[in-house]
Amino acid sequence: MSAVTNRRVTIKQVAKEAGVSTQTVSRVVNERTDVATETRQRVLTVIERLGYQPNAIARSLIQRRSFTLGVVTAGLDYVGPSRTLNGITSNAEVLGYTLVLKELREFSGYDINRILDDLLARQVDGIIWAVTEMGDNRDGFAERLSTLPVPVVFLTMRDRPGLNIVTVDNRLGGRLATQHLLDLGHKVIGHISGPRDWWEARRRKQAWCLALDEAGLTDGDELCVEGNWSSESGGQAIAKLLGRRPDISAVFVGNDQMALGVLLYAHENNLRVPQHLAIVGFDGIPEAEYFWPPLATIEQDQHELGCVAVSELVEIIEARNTESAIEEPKTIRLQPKLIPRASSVSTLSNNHQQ
Amino acid sequence: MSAVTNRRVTIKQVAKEAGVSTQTVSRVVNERTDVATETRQRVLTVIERLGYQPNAIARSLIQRRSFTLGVVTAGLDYVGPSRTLNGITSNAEVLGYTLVLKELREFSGYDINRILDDLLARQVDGIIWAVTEMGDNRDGFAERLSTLPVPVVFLTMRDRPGLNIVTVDNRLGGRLATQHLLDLGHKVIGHISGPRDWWEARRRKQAWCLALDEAGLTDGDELCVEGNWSSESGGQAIAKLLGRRPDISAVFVGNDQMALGVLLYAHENNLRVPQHLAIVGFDGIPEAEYFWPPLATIEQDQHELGCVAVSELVEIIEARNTESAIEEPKTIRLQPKLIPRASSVSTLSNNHQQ
DNA sequence: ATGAAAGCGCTAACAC
DNA sequence: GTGTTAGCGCTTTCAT
Repeated sequence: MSAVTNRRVTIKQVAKEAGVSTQTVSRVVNERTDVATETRQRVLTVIERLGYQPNAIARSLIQRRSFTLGVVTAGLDYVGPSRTLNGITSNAEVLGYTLVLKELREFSGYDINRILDDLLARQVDGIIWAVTEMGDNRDGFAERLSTLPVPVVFLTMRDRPGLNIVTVDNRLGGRLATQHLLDLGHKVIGHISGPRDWWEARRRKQAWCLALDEAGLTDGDELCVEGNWSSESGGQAIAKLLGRRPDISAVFVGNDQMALGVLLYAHENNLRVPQHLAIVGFDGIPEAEYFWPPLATIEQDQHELGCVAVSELVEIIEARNTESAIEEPKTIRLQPKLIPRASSVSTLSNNHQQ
Repeated sequence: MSAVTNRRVTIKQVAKEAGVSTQTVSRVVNERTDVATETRQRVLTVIERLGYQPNAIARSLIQRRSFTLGVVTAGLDYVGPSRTLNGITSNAEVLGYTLVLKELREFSGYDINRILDDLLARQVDGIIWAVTEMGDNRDGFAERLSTLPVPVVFLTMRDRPGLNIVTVDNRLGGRLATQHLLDLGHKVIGHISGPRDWWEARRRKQAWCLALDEAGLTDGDELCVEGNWSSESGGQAIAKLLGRRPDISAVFVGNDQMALGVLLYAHENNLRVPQHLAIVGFDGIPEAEYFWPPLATIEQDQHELGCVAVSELVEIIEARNTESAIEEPKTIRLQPKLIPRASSVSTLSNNHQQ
């Protein structure tokens, strides 16, 4: 059934055993039609007997095509990035590509060129840059990108002409959250944002600002405190916020973890949610549904994000190969959606606060 | 600075430009000492100018060594597996190996041989099988393993002679949790287990059984209900358990998500935690600290699990290469630890629930 | 210190 | 239908 030796079986050995040329074996393996049925059968038998397995590396070398995608990620110990990777792996599998994975230790401050060179040395057919935009971690791409021999798809970053980008629409998410609270009748709505050097955090905050503006409720920066995505920072932020403005009746929190910190603060201070403080988070982590009370949130489909990125990248790769006109780079924006739950809407009496 | 063409630069072009043989370029690239300083300088200049990048694939082909590790994982959308992958990536980076990643859609029922063949075709130097043991998903390895040309390290599975295994000691974890509750004076301690076809779930349950036995508190299976790791199943399980045995005063829950479901049930039914029901979870997810009340749990270092797996695998690979005696396969067991919090010990919390 | 030749395992291109 | 030749980009071996 399978090989008995530890040395890998090559096409030559198969050819010799079957009494044909390596070419013929190659044809059989690649399911070409121009092989006599009888010959094919004989070769297949030998392949089976020796446990022959074509060497994908040798194949890549001559075909200048590895059917391999490079994936650069960061923060796999967080829910978002790992779900995205999940989407990437499943779609890559479907489309017949293997993944080479690089994880950055930090979200910024690394050497982009080293990473790219590493991936390119391995002859990947394309690259998915799945690290979220923050600080200046997109600098240095501009110069390099034009000379790259393979296409790159970026995840979660702001529009830049000439780049392929797939991202969740954070503006829309922030608007949905804020509008939801406005619709519930809240007049003083605070915001706990993620770190300001994160692009996603800024977009969510902007949307909150804008929605308040439009409702004629502008209050300046007094109503916003910056957290660092952690539950701990969420608790600290809400304390600060309520210290400043005790009249806050609702808060849009930049992610579910910080919202969890807000919930804990509320419990410890006998603040009833949502009667005294309505809360909407962001992300849609599975646990949120079981928080006490269950947390209203903006759900973003990070799995889908990864899937779409792979589809896009593969499409570009195949287009290049068939010499068809190169597509214009574009930005794809996925739509998050509001999940109302008991932390925003009192379940006992509809839309009732206080 | 970097290449101007889209065609990748080869060693030949560099050689030609520098007026030397490809040999010499190879020597320079591989930092051999037997090159005249002057020649080296000239070659380096050309390399820089053309943006030459050695083709790792061609190198692998001739060296029969890819410096690549195959990683097979499943359930990346869960915290555990993604943290483990996080550990794997970081240590692989340190040790100079690139990762080829395969994610299985299911935890069992796939074709092991297809996955292995795929990885082997890509000439990986070793494989980390990071899929947790469940059902019969370890069947089919036995026959295949002996003929594999590369070593394999398995994660999270029971002892099997002849295999390299790295795992968290679930027995110890279960014991720590149960003993903690016993020490607090509880006499009727329930258990909500993970699905019985998961090896980890069975071990945790066994440890709970054993600890009760030793304390002379055996109650048979009446005190255990099986969940499916989800928060929802945790809520259902505790309802069932308390329906059967209202005298239960403490419960050891198989993971933190299910424990969250138990907490929600407690809130909804005005059960005070830990006064009416003490709870200990398992995993140590970061959110647990901010649950209400904060959840006592057994922390397992899944990141470390991945790190150790890589170290082991690389050690085996290098040992084989230097022809030194092949090490005996062994099992490495990492120790989880108890994190007591307000869900088990009331003195840690000065607040009341509403 | 440097180069020439051979070959890793495979397939493209062309013969017959 | 099938075999022969050549070569992908690199390193190994052996000359010089």
